[in-house]
Amino acid sequence: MAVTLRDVAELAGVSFKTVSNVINGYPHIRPATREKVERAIAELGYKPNLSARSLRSGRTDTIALAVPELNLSYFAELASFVIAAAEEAGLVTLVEQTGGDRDRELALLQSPRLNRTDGLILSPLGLGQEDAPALGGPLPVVMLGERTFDWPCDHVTMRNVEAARAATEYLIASGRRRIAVIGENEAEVMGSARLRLRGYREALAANGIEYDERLVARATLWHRADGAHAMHDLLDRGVAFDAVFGFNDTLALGAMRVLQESGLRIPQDVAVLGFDDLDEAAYAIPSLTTVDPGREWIARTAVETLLARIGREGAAAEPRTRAADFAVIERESAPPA
Amino acid sequence: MAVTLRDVAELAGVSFKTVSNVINGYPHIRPATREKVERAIAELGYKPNLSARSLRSGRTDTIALAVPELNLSYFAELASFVIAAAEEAGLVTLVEQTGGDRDRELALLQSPRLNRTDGLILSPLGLGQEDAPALGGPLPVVMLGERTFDWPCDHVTMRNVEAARAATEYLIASGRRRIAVIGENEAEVMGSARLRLRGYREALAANGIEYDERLVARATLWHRADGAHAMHDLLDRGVAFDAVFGFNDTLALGAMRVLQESGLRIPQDVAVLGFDDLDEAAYAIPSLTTVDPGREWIARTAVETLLARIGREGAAAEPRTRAADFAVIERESAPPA
DNA sequence: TCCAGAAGTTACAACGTTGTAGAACGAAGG
DNA sequence: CCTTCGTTCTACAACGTTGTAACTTCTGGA
Repeated sequence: MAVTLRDVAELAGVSFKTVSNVINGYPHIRPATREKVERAIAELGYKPNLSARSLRSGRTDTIALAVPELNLSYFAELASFVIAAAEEAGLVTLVEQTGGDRDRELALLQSPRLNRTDGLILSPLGLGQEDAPALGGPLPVVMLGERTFDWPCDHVTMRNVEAARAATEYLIASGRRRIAVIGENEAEVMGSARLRLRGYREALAANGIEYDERLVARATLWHRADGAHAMHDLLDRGVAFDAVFGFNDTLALGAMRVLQESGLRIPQDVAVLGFDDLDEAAYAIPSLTTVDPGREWIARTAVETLLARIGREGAAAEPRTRAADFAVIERESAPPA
Repeated sequence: MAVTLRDVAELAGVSFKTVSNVINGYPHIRPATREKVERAIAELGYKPNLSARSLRSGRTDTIALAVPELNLSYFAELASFVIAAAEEAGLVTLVEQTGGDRDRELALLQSPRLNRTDGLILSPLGLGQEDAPALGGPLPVVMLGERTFDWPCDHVTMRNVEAARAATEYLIASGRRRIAVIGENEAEVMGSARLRLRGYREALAANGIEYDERLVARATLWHRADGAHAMHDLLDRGVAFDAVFGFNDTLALGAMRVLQESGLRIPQDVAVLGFDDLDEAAYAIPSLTTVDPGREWIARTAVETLLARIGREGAAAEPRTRAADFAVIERESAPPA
């Protein structure tokens, strides 16, 4: 059925190993031979069987990317960058959705699927310190997200704490004092929610503002609906606030919707600030002031780091952590001071 | 390094083929033997080498999904559904981005990458009738999008024309007469833009409203920025309109932003209607009236169709086209009559 | 008791590729 | 003219799995 090296070899009148050598760029081949072979390849439309190649060589030229959900814009945009960066490096990307569930994340790490893969870029939500052994396998793993645990793998992270602190200080500098936050999730041992909350508290402390628990609204998932729901909670509770910091843009946008429905003006009555700088943040009404966490850099760096780890010599190197630069993007929902 | 069938067989004290038989559910195996083998598998943590399995069996249990860009919310949500449906069927999904570019779509179809795949779900933008031969290969392909060409493969589609017509008629029924559209793209031979435009024109014709070219705004890409840009165009041109039909939600949301900036009230001055029913449509201010094209059904059906085609007997069957049901989702940006 | 057939297990041969080792060839040096 | 050495090509043996076919071992019926 399919054309193999042997078929090409026969047509070109050489041994099939010579064809293999041509394909793999083996240097000692006469130009005439190479040309004969290439002509035969073109004529037959030969395509190497990648399963056979992987079996023999151990390389798959495939990476896996595991994110909680692809329909969260943040992860969609991240995936888009990762796939593009992988493609540039000649790799294809297998996308898995974990739902942010620890069991599914663990199952994935054990899964035979991954042996058709050279490495994994994982954006974990559920894993904890006790899962370190699961990461000790032979498969190179690059974690996205703060190095909150001592895992034996590379990390590429955003500066959650610093960025949340900077965002909060930005609000404080613009004169806000009662700053609500949306997105806290105590179930997460040490995920973004915890870190961003910490940054928020640091900023308050540094500015002599007391931390008020009533201003903290929970949201286990970070969809729009969760942001809307959390904002309803805040309003129902009747606590006064003059700003809202959503732990991601989606939450902030959902919250903004509810604020406007209830007649509050943004930013006059309440300033709103998000986190992620999604495409849609710029087009919301009002446009959303937010934190650009350096998504593209993170994606490119993750692929690069994984690639380095895959290379023979990289396997032994010490785990490395690299953090992206962030920036507060000033827009209408929270104008600068 | 890795554990193989042989290692398991040795520990269990059987031939390695018996282990293979256990794994593949071969029926004639004594319970005692099966148990011995399973214990050995568990003890050694054996995982089958999927490359070897593919090489031998020809199956890869992997499908490819190719979309223009994953950071367009529509495709992100679609991909999310496809990956989930594939996962349920025990398949992993390889995601490719084509940029909607004909050359890249063609290159993908020729690519050896796909031979590590059992089939492809393709959301094409650039391909035309002349590319039919490229689809005649041995790889099963399911096309997403209207069957506008006579391609030798299955199609799973949304009812672009009917849905656009229904959407336009919805606007007409609510009293609008000067309905602008955003998203036309004459470069596309027969893509969604053309089809939705046709539905729009059919609705106008059916209601005795004359088609006015000045109400048509182009947008080659369908990002937010393109919708904003197109709306600027319309406003600059100075044509009067009392409604806007964006060919997708993203365009509509971008347009809505510009409308509001320029002081027009939605829906009092201008009604806005989108297409796709993205998550964000419900949380925009005002919430966006839109068309739900049946994305989840499309994703599930695409996987199902591909699976049927992959099965031995399915290969010969006639190409099939299946269309999703749609619905106009009434929200604030364009209230019902 | 023997035989037929089913149940349970195994041996062998692929699948298509690449790594290793070495053979054949030609050119250069003695 | 023979040797040596680099260049160019080839033969062989894996990689880990599954399909085929055959070989044992049981079971039940005559």
